[in-house]
Amino acid sequence: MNELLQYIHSLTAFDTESWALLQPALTQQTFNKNELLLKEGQVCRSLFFIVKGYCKSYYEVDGLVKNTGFFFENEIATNISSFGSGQKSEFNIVACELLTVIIIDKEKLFQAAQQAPEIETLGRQCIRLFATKQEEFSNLFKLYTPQERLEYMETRHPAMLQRVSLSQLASFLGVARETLSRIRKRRSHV
Amino acid sequence: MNELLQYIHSLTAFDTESWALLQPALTQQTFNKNELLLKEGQVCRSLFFIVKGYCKSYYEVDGLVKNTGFFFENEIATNISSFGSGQKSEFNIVACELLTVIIIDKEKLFQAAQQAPEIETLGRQCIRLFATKQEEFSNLFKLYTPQERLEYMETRHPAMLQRVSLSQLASFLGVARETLSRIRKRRSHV
DNA sequence: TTCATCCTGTGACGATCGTCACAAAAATCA
DNA sequence: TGATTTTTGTGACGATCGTCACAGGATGAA
Repeated sequence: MNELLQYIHSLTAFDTESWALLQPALTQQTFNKNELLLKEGQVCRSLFFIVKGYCKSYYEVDGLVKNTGFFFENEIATNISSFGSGQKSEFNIVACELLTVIIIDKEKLFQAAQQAPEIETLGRQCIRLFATKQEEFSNLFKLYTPQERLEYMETRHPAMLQRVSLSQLASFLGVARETLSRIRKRRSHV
Repeated sequence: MNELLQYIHSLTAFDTESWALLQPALTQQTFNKNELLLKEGQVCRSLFFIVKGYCKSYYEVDGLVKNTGFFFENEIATNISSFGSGQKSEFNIVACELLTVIIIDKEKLFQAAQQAPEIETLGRQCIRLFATKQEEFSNLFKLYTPQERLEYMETRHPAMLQRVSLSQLASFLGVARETLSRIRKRRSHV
């Protein structure tokens, strides 16, 4: 739980009383590789704070897997749209390795937030971080070519490149696996 | 101001006391076409609630304009990243028509939020909507081809198509203006 | 109305991409 | 270790895209 507390402190002032109030909303859990945290069609009722390992969100379109996000240690994975609106999720979240998370239950989180404005603020900050990340990756596609997108990930998110395979990354960058291969080749032969 | 109040009621329970507390944070203002609401390099200290007209966010990369978002009536335009973190904005927001907005000042909003948890909740909901919108458009690029992206906009955001020119939309969809022209042509000759 | 500006369509051409296919390399597991 | 699976590289080929160029149409201001 210590990782979560540090994460919270990095986002907002938080006293021991708020931390105590938050406890009922928290459950630690592990997922095996390829195990689903959230399944398409379900309503997302949790935030998943990642202690160890990583997971990804993906759509299945015409039987094909399309990765839309990767989430690593000290980040929160969730379907912000489903979590906020209560509507069914259109995508899945799956563990890519053995994964340890702290599950934050929505209903109990809201109950705690009513008793401590610090918790409400925390919730707002979490969503803000999430929105910022979405914005960053959304703009990748509008501003850059596939090659520039790869270079952006290499310079700005090197840790991700080291843990995610080329095939997985290709889907996330919206190009074919072979394209990333060829971009590498083109660059090395300059 | 009535439009804003309706918008707020659609997001959260809000009593007259909270509404009164919020007033000092609000200023109505108009912008002429091509006038900037937010300039690259500035820190974004406002939420812009759009009463009438529309605006867009855009980057300037190598002297070229790249549109990243369009914002219409009863939506909030802002740079969520800059607004939240206090860092300089990397993009501009500009009025595309004569624009009437209610400017919500960040500092005064936070002061009001400390006195009424309803306002804190409102802020969280606004950010949530913003994140949801970002997520939607971010996934457009990972899931669909240019033709499918255009079709998505036509079916899910027809109002936007009616108000934004093809050239402007092309930039937003991450393709050349001519490509959208040809997609239209290809479809009509089936 | 007239002029200037903006927007859209279209042809040509080279570059890049997606797909299919297969081989090599790396990782995983028994 | 050896076998199996996963991942990556690469060639071929057709489709699509970006760029450049120019023409016509729409829009708006004088």
